Amino acid sequence: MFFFTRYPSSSLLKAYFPDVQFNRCITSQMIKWFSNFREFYYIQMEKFARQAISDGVTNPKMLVILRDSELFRALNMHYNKGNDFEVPDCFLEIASLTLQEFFKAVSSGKDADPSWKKPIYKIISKLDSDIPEIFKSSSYPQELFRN
DNA sequence: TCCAACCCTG
DNA sequence: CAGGGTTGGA
Repeated sequence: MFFFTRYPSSSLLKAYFPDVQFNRCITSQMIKWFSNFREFYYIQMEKFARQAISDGVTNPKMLVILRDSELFRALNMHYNKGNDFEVPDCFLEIASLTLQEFFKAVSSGKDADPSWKKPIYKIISKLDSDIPEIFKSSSYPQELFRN
């Protein structure tokens, strides 16, 4: 689900998990999961962006995440260990864009500002996609999340 | 006062 | 991921 939505609202979560008996705890826990997911995501992005810079990359446009990318493997390993489903192209596009944003920010020295990541978070938070209905029709039970 | 989001840690 | 602490907005 994270491949489609990075910032799901509690109402969206409830809509996609009709079999879950939501209460304050369960809801905040799911919200917390996505918060953790985002942290991992952004940490990887920053890591690879800095690596690209040290590797001498100068054009952000060169930073496109493909299915055979190192970064893709890291992300897929984290969110889709068992390759339970195919990662959507929309995610690759947003991930690439995120990487480019980090690249531009770091290479222009904006990372000196304590809150330099905020602008990036704001951009990415507006790029959530709709989640396919299939996920709602219990085709994928609890595979959306795993422990 | 509540809570999503963030930061830091284990 | 889970915990615990902080924060800004409703």
